[in-house]
Amino acid sequence: MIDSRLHVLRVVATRGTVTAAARDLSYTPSAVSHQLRGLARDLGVTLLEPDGRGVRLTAAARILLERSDELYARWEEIHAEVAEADPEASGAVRLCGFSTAAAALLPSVAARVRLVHPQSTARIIEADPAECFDLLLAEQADLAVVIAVPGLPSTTDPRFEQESVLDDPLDLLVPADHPLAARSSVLLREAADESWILDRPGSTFHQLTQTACATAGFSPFVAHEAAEWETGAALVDAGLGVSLVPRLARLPGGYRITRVPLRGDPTPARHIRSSIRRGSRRQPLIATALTALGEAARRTTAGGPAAPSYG
Amino acid sequence: MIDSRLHVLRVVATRGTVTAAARDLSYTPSAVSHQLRGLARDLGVTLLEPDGRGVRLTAAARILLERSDELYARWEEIHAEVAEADPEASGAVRLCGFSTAAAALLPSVAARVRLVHPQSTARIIEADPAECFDLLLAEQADLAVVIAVPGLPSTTDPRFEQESVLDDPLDLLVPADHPLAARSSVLLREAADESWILDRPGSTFHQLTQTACATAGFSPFVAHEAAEWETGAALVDAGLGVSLVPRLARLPGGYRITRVPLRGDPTPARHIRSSIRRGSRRQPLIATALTALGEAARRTTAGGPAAPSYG
DNA sequence: GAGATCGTGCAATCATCTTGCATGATCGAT
DNA sequence: ATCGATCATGCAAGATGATTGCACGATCTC
Repeated sequence: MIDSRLHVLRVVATRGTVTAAARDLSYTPSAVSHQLRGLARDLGVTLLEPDGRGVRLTAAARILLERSDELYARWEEIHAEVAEADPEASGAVRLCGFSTAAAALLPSVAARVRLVHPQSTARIIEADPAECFDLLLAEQADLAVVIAVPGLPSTTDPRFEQESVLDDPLDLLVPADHPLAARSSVLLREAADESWILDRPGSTFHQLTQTACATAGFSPFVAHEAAEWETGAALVDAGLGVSLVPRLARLPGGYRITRVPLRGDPTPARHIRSSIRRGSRRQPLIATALTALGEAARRTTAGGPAAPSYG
Repeated sequence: MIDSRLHVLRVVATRGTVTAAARDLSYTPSAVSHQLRGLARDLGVTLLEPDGRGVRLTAAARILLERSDELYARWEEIHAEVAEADPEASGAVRLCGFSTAAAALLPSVAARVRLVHPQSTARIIEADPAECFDLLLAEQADLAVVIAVPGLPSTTDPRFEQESVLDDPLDLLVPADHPLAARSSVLLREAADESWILDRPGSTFHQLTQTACATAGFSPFVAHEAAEWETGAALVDAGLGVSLVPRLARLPGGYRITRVPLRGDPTPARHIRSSIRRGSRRQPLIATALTALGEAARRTTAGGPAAPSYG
């Protein structure tokens, strides 16, 4: 609704070069260059200046981006008001989230939306947290469920409205015959000397595990890398190490493994947040999805955001 | 910058039918229908409902239009801020106005803009007052100089910012040997029994003359209709009647005619207003043009808006 | 100084929108 | 009630604008 070239400019601003932005947007650098040239012409100002072999945003371009955040938010509010005024508004809501959320939370949200708004459709997109925010901005998704990890937009970012959904506690995954398997709960540092099975470096959960271990005062010895929970479970079953799994992650049966809840202060957990484009809260489909997300979170065995608790 | 389909919807709203809106926009009805269909699809709401053989806007569509006024104004403000941030902003400013303004006021405004902003261009478009507002909304003009006549958007219309520029007093045009020609000023009603030469019915100035005569307490006997000042002057010269001309209108020489200033309370005059899209006041080019317009008004022999005066 | 990376311009290609016409529906007048 | 006029919309063909692929000049790194 608002000129998409503003979004192109925004991506150029965050990525720093036209070429990188083009990659992100699935365009060619030539197309990006052309679009921004046209935008600058329409506005009558210079937006980009050559800077070495890259480009630099002018002051005018930075002001444009800063102010346009508010414009986008205002548009979302208008969209919400308009949708509220139409009793039989149809449309689609697109939910995105990291894998566990996509599996554990979003299906029931989608089902709820379909139930409340029969005219509508709900799509689920599995994506990394950072990618989720890009999807929101590109209007390719309307609601994101992400884990709080460093590098994400802050909760006060004017482009988004974010709120806590759930604290997903972490369990220690050990072989069934492991000394810690009989315990009802353990401190993370009790596993400091174990061999560890982590996700692939660079992944969200790898980072999360490292952070949790660092908080517990040690640095894990990484024996193996497993991208999927299933692989990790198999490796633990084989006695090759221990691992952390979030409570929400459902593990396949058939392995001789045990989940032992972690305790500590605070309890090691993934902080799961919802995020929407600022101003879109009142859109009927999104409002329903947010409510359903909260209910889905409350139904899980994991604790809620305010009072994380377990057994 | 903001989706042009909103403007299409707005024209449909004011004109009442898709076909009429298409005429105004120089589109085919099919194109208008398509655009609004796409807009409704993107928003997920119904915008138009069949109503007889025409269409009716839904409540959602009316809310959309109402709110979008503010969005447009906000965008103009952002545009202004961005342009201010660029010291060498280029661009074009397009000035529109009725014929006399186009001839008497706008050239010096355009010259001033070119002088202050050498990088920029200024275009002048001659258009009727009602048309001027359409040009503003369609972003085909940035500053309009119009006469206050019934049917124009009110001065509080959220889409525009309007202010008085000039009160252009009306003169009575009589043959040089007419009894009133020797007077330094006359009351309009002193010419009540004359034969009158008016502009074509439906034109702005025809309406203005009729209104002035009605205010003076008579209804003029219309002997002839002349669309151009030149034609009117020739008819007066030929002794076929009298006429009203605004002070700003320059008459060609060579006719044996006399302009006699009108007096009265209030002095019969055309109220000339400037109008811009709300929020665009601070755009450098527009700000310069507004200032230059005020100066040009002050330089005229006609009176200013606050203290209309003559001789 | 060589190689790599970057931004931009130009012609060819592709997608999207617009047009023209046909259809179904409604309103007004005879 | 019937005919003609007006209106909105769908579909295929055509036009307009955007994107691509490639080339060039400039810049940075080793």
